Amino acid sequence: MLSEGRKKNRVTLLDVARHASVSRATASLVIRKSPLVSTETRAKVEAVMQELGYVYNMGAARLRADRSLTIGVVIPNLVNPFFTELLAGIDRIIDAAGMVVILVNSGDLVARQETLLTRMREHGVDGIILCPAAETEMSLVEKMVEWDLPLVQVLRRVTDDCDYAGVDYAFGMRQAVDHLAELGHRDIAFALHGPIHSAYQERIDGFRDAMEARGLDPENVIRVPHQIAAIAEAAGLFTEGSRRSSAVVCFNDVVALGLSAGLYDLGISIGRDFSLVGFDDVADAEAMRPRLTSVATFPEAIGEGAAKLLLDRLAQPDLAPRKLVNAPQLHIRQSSAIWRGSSLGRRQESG
Amino acid sequence: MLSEGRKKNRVTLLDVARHASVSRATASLVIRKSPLVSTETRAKVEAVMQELGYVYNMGAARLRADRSLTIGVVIPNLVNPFFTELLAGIDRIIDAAGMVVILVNSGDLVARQETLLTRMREHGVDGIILCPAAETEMSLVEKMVEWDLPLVQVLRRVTDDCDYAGVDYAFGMRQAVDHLAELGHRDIAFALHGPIHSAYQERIDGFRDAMEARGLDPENVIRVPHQIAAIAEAAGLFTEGSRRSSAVVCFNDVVALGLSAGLYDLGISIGRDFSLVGFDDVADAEAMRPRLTSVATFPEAIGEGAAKLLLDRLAQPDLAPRKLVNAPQLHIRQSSAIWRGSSLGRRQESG
DNA sequence: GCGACGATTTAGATCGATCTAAATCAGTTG
DNA sequence: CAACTGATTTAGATCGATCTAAATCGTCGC
Repeated sequence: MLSEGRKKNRVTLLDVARHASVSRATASLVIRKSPLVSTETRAKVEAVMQELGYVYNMGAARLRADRSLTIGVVIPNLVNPFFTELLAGIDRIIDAAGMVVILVNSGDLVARQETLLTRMREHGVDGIILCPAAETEMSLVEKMVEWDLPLVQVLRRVTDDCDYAGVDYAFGMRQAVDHLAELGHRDIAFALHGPIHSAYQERIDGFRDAMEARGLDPENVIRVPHQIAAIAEAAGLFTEGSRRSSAVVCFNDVVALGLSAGLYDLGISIGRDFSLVGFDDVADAEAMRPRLTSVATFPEAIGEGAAKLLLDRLAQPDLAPRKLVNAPQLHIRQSSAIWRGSSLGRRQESG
Repeated sequence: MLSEGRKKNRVTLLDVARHASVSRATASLVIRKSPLVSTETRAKVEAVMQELGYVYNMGAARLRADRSLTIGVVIPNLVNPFFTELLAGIDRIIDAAGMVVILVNSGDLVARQETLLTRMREHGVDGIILCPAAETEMSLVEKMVEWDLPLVQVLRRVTDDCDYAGVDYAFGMRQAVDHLAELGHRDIAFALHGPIHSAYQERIDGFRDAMEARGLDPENVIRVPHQIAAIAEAAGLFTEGSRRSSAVVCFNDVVALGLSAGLYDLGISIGRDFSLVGFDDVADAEAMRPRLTSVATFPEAIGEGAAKLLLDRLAQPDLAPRKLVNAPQLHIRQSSAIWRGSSLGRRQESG
């Protein structure tokens, strides 16, 4: 009923053309702001479009012109604030280019990711920004190249034969470790969690290299649970047992927030008895008390970078693959402090 | 170059039909899983599609069938975790229905919202889920009804002539106020911020009604800044001056987080000297220390509800407008506690 | 053996814009 | 005044699927 109505009284380009006494082709040129039409004709046609309430039909245009002004964004997780900020950055650039974002959530599952990518392809997106799910095969990306579907990897990468926008995690880790080492800490742990992917690996490697460079133990790496409530319960891993730490570098701010809660529960004062450094510096970091020292990775800027890479590639498909690697920046606040000796009963080591 | 390639070797339904020695029409029926085709023909066609690597072209289908399997979601803010969870709920349902979400961010600006809605319409979305920007006119929604574009309002509403999925804010406020009153608090403030819209008004009204029902001052309503760092600085508004409160109900968890930080900075112990109740109960609430008492509004469930309303309406456009109003639920944790008298030097009142 | 009937299949028009190649027009030029 | 510009405009084919209405096929009853 309604849809019949919608269909019936839809005003098309042909209607516009007739009312303006020009051809469909001319009307089309007006829409596309071609310089070919004369100013008077343009004005006339535009007036008629206004008058009739003409609505451009992207779908029809897309079919003929093989372009949809639509891009697909695949992220593994919607509720992590990091991805949200990334998305905000992507949206800003894509929107400014007059395009829209089709958003899907892979849940970090490769099978699901594959389904979703096929669906985007069916929908005719012009390109895709993908944060590959953990364990994504290189062949996936190769397949997409074969499809001629412009692709930008973001935050994680599975191949170098394709654009990538991400973070220099190693540099971030070095800043975190150096900061703690300069405060006098020697027993520094790395707390990580989550699925394993390139960004995960780069952070571990970065931590180990930085520790080694300082002559500290690079193997003090501890996995914590994924759920934030469970992370809090795991705080004891760092403060009890034979291997106690006086400082922890966290995989991201979510881990930092969880450990912060857990240390609070254990009665340990962060920024006095224990130092904590987060990673990513999402908005909440500054709202924590004590304020969280964190390595800022500027997710919004990365999103913008990824979107720009994609727009460039759409304009010039033959460009060589490019990398955009952002330098992170340590923000020192209250959660990290000078080492005050074995206030936790930490065992003393020689050297 | 590449796009020529893409276009040239695209395999269409006609190719499939030829290879399978059937007509285009039959192949189309196979795709759409029509019961009209025989099992053998179906198998044959499907085999050919597989073999040729056929990719369905939604765009072409959409043009003819006037349906896009696409819905638009307009939200005012991407980085508020509340909206993110809402979005996750919407995505789950829409995805399960085989459709995709086109996401845009209005930034809570009416002008921008209007542009975006037009754009969605041009893109041919089948329907829209809209959280109206503050100060949205009723006429906007009426216009969309005129366009025959199925619409669901979510969280905020500007008219009753259109589906709506939201929260019973008044009930949530009553739970929060009752809880604090039962703990012995009498000087209870409401801390709010942000742009003014229906959800804002419903919360204020709910607070006032609940306070009045308890014989408490309904006018103790204080606006705090929008930026989270600035909220912290505003904490003194509740603890200093002539009008001191012993407990605060917050507009949402973001305000609660900010105030919590500010109170910490003032050396006030939350859950002992002062009680704080959040609103929304986003994931972070349980990670705060002390754990935040908060009124859970289940954003993900609301998102699911909104998406279901929209799917129903797509199926039956003539349905009367429906409302889905979720009952929120108070989660009592550590940030609210029994009133201990004037530990803040609170002035004593008679009655 | 013929018309009827249910089950399958199909030709051809159609959705609404874009593209190509050619037509039209006003103004110059020799 | 015919030929030649450059600037505008246009007819008609086209993108790839869907829809309508009609054709085909095998079988069954009489």
